[in-house]
Amino acid sequence: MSLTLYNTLTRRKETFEPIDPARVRMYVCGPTVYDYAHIGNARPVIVFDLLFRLLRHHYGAAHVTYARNITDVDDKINARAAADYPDLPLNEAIRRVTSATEKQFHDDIAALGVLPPTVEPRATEHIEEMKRLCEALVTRGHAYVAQGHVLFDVSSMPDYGRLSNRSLEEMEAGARVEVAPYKKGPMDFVLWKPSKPGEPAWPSPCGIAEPGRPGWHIECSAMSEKHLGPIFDIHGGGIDLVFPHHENEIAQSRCAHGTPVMARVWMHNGFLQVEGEKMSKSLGNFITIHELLETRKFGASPWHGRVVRLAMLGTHYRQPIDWTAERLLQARATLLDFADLIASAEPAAAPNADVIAALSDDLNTPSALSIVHGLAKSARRNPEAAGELRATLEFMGLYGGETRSDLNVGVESVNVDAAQIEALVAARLAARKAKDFKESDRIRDELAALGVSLKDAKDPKSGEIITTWEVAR
RNA sequence: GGCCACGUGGCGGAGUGGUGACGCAGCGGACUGCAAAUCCGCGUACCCCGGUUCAAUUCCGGGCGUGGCCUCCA
Repeated sequence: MSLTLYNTLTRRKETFEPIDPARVRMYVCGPTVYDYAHIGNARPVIVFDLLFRLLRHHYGAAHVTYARNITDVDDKINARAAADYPDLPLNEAIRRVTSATEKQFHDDIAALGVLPPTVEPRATEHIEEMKRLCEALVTRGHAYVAQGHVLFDVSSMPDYGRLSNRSLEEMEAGARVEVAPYKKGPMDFVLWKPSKPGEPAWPSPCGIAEPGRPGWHIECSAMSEKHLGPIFDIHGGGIDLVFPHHENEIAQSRCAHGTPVMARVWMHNGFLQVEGEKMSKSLGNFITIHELLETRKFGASPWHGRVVRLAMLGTHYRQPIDWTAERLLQARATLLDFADLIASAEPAAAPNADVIAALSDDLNTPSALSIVHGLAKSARRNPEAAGELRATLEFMGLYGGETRSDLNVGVESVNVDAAQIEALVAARLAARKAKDFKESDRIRDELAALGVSLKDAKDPKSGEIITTWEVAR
C-alpha cells in the first residue's frame, strides 16, 4: 500500500518513497524549553507522532528514525531564568528552567499518547557540530564574519526562498525591520552571535576571538545532519516555521553540504485558534497543555489526554483548527462510547486496513475516524470487530486502557454506595415483576436523582430482564 | 504594503466536474409497561459575483470574510 504525503516544497501530494526503506528518517522541530507548552505546540507533536506510528507500520518499527529536538539555548530562556532565579548565577538558573520545562513537556505529551521519538537531541549538546557548519559555510563562500557574528549570505544561494515561495526582491520590498549595519544584505541571517557577559557562551568559530552562541536556525541543521544525515526523508513542523526558520535551515544545510535538497518532503501543520480568536496572552485565551489536562481553566473541566488527542485529530492536519470546549466535549463523548465497547475485547493483531489506507492518504484522520465509527457500530454486535476497533484505536494512540471514569476526569460525580444502588435496582426489578410500575418508576427517579442511570436488557436465552446501571455524571 | 492559506447542513468535518462521507445535536419509527440503551429511517450544505463546461460546491478570474508569514510564536 502506498503512502501519499503533501509536500510544501512542491505544493502537492506525492507518493512517499524513502531514500532507504530500511532507515526512514524524519525530523520535527521540537519545543524551546522556557515555559509550559501550549495547545498550539501540541498539534505538531500529535500529528507527527501519528505519522511516526504510520511509518513504523509501513516500514517496520526498527526501520524508522524520528528525531525531535529540544531547544535549550535561546534568549527567551535566558530572560526567563534571570526573572525566576535572580539570585543564582545565570547558567545555573538556565539549567533549572530548561530541565524543569523539559520534564513538564515530556509529562504533558505522554498524557497525549505521544510515543518518545527515536532520538531527542538538545541544542547545547551539538555546539561543536554547529560551529563546524559555520566554518564550512564560510569556507564555501556562503557566510561571512562581521563584528563577532557569523552571517549567512543569502545572495550566495540562487534559489533561496523556494520553500516559502518568495523571492529575495519580494522579501526586501516587504521588510519592515531595521537592518543591522554589519549585514551585507538585508535578508542575511545570524549563524553565530557574540554573547553578553553572563550569558551562555562557547568559544566562537571562524577565528572570532570573543565567545558567542548559536543563532536560532543553525541547531536544526546541525542536529538533523548528525542524527539523520545531510539528506533525509521528512522534515515537519508548524506552518509558521516555513519562513524564516525552515527556509534558513535549508539554506544552511544545502550550502554547507553542497546538496540539492535537505529533506525530500517538507510537511507543515495548520495553525490553531482558540474559540475563534488568535491565541495570545493579552486576549486571555492562552491555554497550555498542562492547564487543559490538570485544571478547569478551559471548558470548566480538566480533559483526559486521549480526549485532547482525539479533538486534535478530528481535523485534517493541514486545515486551520478552532480549539473549542465543544469539540472536547464531543471527543469525550466519542471516547466514552468506544471505551464501553472495547473494555473487554481482545485486541486484534493489526489495525483496520481501511483506516491505514485513509491515514496513508496524507494523514486523512477525519476519513479514518469515519471508518472507526463504522467499526464501533459492528463492535456492538461482534466481538471480533470490537477487537479490531481496539487495535485500531491503540494504533492511533487513542486508547491505552482508559475506563469511563478515567476519561471523565474531574467531571463532578456523585459518590455512590454500590450496595445501596444494587439494593434499589433489585427492589425496582421486583416491583416490575409485580407490575407495580408506579413503584418501579419511583425507584428509577430516586436513582436518577442520585446520578445513576439504568439500562434494561433481556437475556437472549432466558428472556429474563437484566438491569445494568452507571453513574451518569 | 508584499506573499500564502482557509470559507461545506444547527455544530464539527471529509470529499468530489455529474447518484448529498462520517460524528454530535434534532425529528420519525421499532423495541419497552413507560423510559434509557440499541436498531431502522429522515437533511433540496457547499461565502458572493462573473467565466470555462452539456454539467461547478469541485476548474479559472474578481470580490468579501477569517487567519498565517514578512519581527528567532507550532
